[in-house]
Amino acid sequence: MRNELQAADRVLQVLASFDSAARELSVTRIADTLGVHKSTASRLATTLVRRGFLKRSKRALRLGPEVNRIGLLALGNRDLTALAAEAMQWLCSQTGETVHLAVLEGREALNIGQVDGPAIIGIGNWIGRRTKLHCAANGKVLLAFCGEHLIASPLEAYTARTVTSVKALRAELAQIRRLGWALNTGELEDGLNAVAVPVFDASGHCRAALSVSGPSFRMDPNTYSRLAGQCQQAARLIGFRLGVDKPTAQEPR
Amino acid sequence: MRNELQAADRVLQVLASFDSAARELSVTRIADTLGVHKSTASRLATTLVRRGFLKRSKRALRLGPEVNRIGLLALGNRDLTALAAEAMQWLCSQTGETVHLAVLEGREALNIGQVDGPAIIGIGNWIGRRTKLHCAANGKVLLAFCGEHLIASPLEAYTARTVTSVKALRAELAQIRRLGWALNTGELEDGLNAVAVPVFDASGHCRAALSVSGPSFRMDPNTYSRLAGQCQQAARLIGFRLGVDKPTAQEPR
DNA sequence: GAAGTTCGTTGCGCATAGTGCAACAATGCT
DNA sequence: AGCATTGTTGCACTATGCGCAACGAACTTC
Repeated sequence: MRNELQAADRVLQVLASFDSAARELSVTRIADTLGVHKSTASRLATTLVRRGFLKRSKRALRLGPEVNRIGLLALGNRDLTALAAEAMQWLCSQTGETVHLAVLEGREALNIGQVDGPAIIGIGNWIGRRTKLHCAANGKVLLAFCGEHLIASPLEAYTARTVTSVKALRAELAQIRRLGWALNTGELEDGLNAVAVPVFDASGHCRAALSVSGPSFRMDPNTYSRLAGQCQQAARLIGFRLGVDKPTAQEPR
Repeated sequence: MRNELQAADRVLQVLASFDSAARELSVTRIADTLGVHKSTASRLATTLVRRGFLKRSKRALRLGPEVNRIGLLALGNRDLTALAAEAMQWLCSQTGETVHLAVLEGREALNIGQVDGPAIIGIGNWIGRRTKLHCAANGKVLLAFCGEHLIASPLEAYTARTVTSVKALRAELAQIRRLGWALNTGELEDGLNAVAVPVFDASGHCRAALSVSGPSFRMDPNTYSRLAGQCQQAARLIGFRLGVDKPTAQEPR
């Protein structure tokens, strides 16, 4: 009995036929490689393009954003951190505060990268630490951009400032999506503030959260907007590393 | 008229359903997500596993080596260099010589990364430079492991030592595959020696070549074998970054 | 710029591949 | 050990995927 689905197998063969020597393929070349009619190859290509696995470049076909996305997903967190390292260094040099990169793991935020600021009073080493989503800036970014279905009730209070109402949290998440950044003011620990933004991959999915954090006597309301802007610039740089196309006309400086 | 192939589209939907919150999926979950019968989901999964796009982990399915491979292909050379940076630094500290990472571009080797040794007499900046494959150690590795079909006749002589016979080159490539490393002794430039090894990705394809190079008065025949071994260690580390599974029992120290 | 060539797309009819069902096997839980 | 759940596979049926042919688009040559 056949377990192999012919048409299904063929799109995978198309993807598998890309390599270092063949980064662009034509419909005709795909037909030759697979031994099918060019009309079949054209339909296979159209299906791949529609799902984002290929993109058209003039008459050639190239690997598309969805391949970037799942390719990065298949890589480990250390690889994501390596790709983000340069931008995180830049963000730290710009802000003078501790920079973190966090990813979603189950229903928690996992800190996978950290760059320490110059100040003696800063943040201890958080790499490998998990935090609940609702009480960290990075966590709120992941909730806002990866899906509110990840909210885990009941919401535990860490300080007097922790948001424990699901309704209030949802309202805050909607605001985060509007602003494009999240704020944490002493909700995880008294005196600890943070600003965080999403890092999007080539398919527009939120792949990580990037944050700057520090003590509230350095990070006060006057600094939030500037820090958010700097985080967004760094997140955009990381996004380029993750395969996001550069919109040349829109790229802000 | 339908351009979309239903079965083809379904395997792509399976791949697309992986995300940060869902790095493992079951056959039942896939059936639910796609709205198909579990027998259909089982066959889709089997097709994806067979082509290396998924792998089985107990009863769960995870993204497989072929996704790593094409994912990295979709990323740029700067990303590959970022992933290799740590291992290249290590190799440089071990050997004291200049380290290069090169990839195949068309029928040439493109140098995409470099770490400089401490000696004043070393190698100038080669990042962005292309070399013909037959006369560089990295190039010979790419010929040996990416396919001899890439040999471009006639073979240009750069020095008196350059191999210009295709037959002799093929014999040397066979030896390189046996040894697992390539040597260049003044074939590109008089007095310039290099040792290079392949870097394999998760699907076992040669993704890049890693080399150590220096002047012949420091890199002489007594050093080749040791340098090759060190390059192979570094290449293995890069391979792990590219998603190669660690064979725990076989991993040499 | 026109003509010719090649590549890619799309409607159509036909044959087969893909589907769900049912039964069974494998795995996990209590 | 027994039960529940998940996953696999043979089978029959039908809906899909296929190649063909014709046409449009893009590229090359003169």
